[in-house]
Amino acid sequence: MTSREVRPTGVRGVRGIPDATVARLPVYHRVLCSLGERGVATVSSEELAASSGVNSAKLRKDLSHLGSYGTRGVGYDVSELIEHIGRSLGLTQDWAVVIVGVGNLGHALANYGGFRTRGFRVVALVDADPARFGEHVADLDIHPLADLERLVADLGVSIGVVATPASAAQDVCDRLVASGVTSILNFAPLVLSVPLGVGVRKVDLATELQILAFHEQRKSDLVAVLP
Amino acid sequence: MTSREVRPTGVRGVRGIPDATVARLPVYHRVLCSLGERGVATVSSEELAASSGVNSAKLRKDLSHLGSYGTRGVGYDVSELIEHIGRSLGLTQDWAVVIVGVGNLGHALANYGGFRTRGFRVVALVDADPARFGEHVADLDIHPLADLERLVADLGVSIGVVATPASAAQDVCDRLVASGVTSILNFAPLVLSVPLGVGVRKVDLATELQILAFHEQRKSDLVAVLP
DNA sequence: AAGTGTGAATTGATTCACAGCC
DNA sequence: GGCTGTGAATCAATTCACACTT
Repeated sequence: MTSREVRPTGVRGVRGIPDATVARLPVYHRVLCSLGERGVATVSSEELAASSGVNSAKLRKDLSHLGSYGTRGVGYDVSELIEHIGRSLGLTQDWAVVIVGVGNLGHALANYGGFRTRGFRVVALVDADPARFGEHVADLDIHPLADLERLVADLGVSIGVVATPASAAQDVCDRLVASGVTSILNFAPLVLSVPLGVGVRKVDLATELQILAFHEQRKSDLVAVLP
Repeated sequence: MTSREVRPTGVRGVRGIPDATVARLPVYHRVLCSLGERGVATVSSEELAASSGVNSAKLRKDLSHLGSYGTRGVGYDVSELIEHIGRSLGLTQDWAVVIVGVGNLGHALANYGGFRTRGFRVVALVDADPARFGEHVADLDIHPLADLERLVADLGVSIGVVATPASAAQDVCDRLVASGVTSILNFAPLVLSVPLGVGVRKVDLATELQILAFHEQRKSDLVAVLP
């Protein structure tokens, strides 16, 4: 799963939104945007919940943490709710992102359109392989690893994406942190250690498949046990 | 986060391993493998926990769900534990995987080495774009979408990876399910609906960044509030 | 009549703390 | 003496169910 263990025990920040809720807000936001594009003006908790893959009680409880933005008997105003969730998530700002490691995955990330439309701007690509310097990916040059600190400072990077092999990841992470980056998205298959106050999330493709395989296996076990 | 809502309420399968534990087992497994490669023969819960990014009480509780494989006063035998966790996760079998959608991301997934070494074998690539048929990626031909059902049946596919644009994802998912696939890893940014009994996990890159951004924002809020 | 917002109840996960074993 | 395994205690998340609003 994705790494948490980041917050000093039990503190529930200024705005007091539980972790589990924060993790679902982006989903609601996306569903709402797509409703908005289709011209839908209001939506009930039942409908929004169904499209988001949760039950309506959970949705209402989640939204209640942001404040009271629905109308009883009617539902939620789509664009108003997009606005509120977007603000809570910090989507109004634009976040500068650096991607370190431009292999297959880094390449895919650099080209991924979903970032740009959501307030994230990939401002630099960095790779250790000298053969790739100057190469052009997604309208960006690939810079040598040695430039990392300068790029972070000059471009005001606040989020670093680690898409290197496992062997390089901790070093890259340390350098990102030393340059002042305090949020890291890690695709390398190891647990990064970072000082307190730095946020890390991990996306691990093999892990996801293993979790699926576990449940898949459990299904066959069950069948094997039946009369 | 990743989609759950998959299990009929509260049922904790035959072997009774909690979800939260299952999600961490792959991490322990990976750390153990890397210890094993470095020749380490035994490890304490404290050490293993530290490398896995959890505390030792959680690790011991997690492992206790698999049975009692440690030695008091000593620790865990690395290779024995690898074996037991591997078996619990179904890593001893080999799982045939089809990847649908060979864009940047599908490409990266097809080439991702982490799968092969962990019991997953990518056996087919499928894409809707006729321009790509016959193209060769990671030692595999790209097949037309029309072949999907046949490929699943012929190659004994049990896990489908959806790496298509959102617009195509639900259709692809329906066809995977109709062909008998019961585990799906979804990279498309929407919630797939599937019949009961089909497992879905979602990896959403933009969502991960948004969660990071939320916490990042909260940090600045805090600073702004100080005297 | 329809549907939100929320206390109270429940279920699940984490942490504590220590008895038991090597 | 050191370290596992686990009940008991705590903390977090989910669900229930209904008062309240439009």
